[in-house]
Amino acid sequence: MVVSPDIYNLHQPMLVAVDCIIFGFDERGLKLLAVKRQMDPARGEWSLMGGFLGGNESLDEAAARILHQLTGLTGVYMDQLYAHSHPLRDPGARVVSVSYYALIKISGHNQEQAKAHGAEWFKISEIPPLIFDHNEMVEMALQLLRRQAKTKPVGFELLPEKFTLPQLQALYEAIYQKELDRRNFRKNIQSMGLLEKLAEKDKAGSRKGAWLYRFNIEKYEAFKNQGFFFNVSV
Amino acid sequence: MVVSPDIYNLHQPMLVAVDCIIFGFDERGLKLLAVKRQMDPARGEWSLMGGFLGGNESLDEAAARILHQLTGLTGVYMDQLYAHSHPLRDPGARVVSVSYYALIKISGHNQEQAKAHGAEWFKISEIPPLIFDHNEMVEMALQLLRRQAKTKPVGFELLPEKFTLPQLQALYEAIYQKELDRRNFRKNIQSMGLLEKLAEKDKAGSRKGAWLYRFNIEKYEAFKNQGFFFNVSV
DNA sequence: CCAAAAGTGTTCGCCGTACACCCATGA
DNA sequence: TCATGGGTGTACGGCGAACACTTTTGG
Repeated sequence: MVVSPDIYNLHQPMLVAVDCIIFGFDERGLKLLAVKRQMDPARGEWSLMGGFLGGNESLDEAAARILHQLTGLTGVYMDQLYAHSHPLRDPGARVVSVSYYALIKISGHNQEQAKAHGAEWFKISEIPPLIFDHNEMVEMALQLLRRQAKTKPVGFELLPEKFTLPQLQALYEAIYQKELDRRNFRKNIQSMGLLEKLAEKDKAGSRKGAWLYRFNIEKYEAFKNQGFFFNVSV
Repeated sequence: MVVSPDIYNLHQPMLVAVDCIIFGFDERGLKLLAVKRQMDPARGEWSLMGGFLGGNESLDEAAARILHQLTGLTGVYMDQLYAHSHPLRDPGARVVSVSYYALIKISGHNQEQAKAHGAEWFKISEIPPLIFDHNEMVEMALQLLRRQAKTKPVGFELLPEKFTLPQLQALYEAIYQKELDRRNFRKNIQSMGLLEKLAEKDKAGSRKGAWLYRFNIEKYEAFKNQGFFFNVSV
């Protein structure tokens, strides 16, 4: 494929992996999707979904491929997080792993496919010990999520298409582990003009029922490109 | 060194590189340190200082080693930026490069050593075309610098030990490419209690002379760990 | 009729922002 | 003495934060 000048040959090639920190959200809170590892070493332990970078793909492509393998989803919101490189981090070989974080709608993914990989959702507060440095990766991903929740409309990625304001507020409360004032929250969110009120109510959460909303996708895209400030104070 | 279960052998190892985006600051503005590349391909073109990740080091260690090779400095402020992975990004081989950004005091580095590597400082606004995807890396590093300047006392890393408030303000103006109000700037900075006024003036910039300050290192460390908000509005 | 969650406005204090004049000095 | 950059205080507006009562409806 390419010339390989001598200088390149003096150095040690190594495996490059991608690990995905997959977050979801439902009525019971913010959750992480982990899998039972199906290879040695550490077979049978809990792990992030991962894989190796192929010779003809970028890391973004690899991350999307790996997420798709597990969930059947495409076009998911993903961000590169960090390159983890301790020489002994993977006892099986010298592997540099680049972590990606993904936000998915729990209800939208292919559950059989996930189950076939031994995947399970864990509440953020109840994440089991994971292999290697995967718990660290999750911790970093949570920090990034908290940062991004202030400047990007992450709710768009984690909630179903139609959602209620109490749900949206619960999402922010789960991300920040902090109760928010209902009136201030509504004022802030609604002042952005991102939400469209629908003519339906969701009666699942209460007798009275809460109005359903959806995001206005054009405004969302405009915000995403122009930089952005999501007005939720924490 | 380690067992290599079969699964690992099915995947293609590749080179992992580190490239350093080195920023400095002097009276003429914010600057980038670039080198004339001394190997094929692209020998003789401008490039970031880089090198390959060794078998027994982490990326942080490699970045520190590479920075030290060029500048003689140790203990420098560095942050991992991004893993660049387009399959064809380096025409010499399949190389994933992890970029690091570094903030150094221009006056403190070993200038002969830098010259021996063909290094030169470029004003941020006059950066020449660099090899591969290095210009992109610089662009990302600038964005990170701008983000961090709001939440971390980056001035501490870029200014000499003793500096004046006009210098500090010029640094922020260079980072944000925006003029700041002198009175508001001073109020904000001084309200943080990070600065110690010295009994000397610097007469280099004006006839009247400006008071010299230094950072209070204990308060700086406390801030750095506890999270932080540098009150400069942009 | 009552429990449980949804919905709604106002007040206050602080912080960010705008703005203009005097000071010290070397040439 | 004057040109140049350094140093200082105040007033206003808007935003974040705190806070309590009414509405709906299924059981």
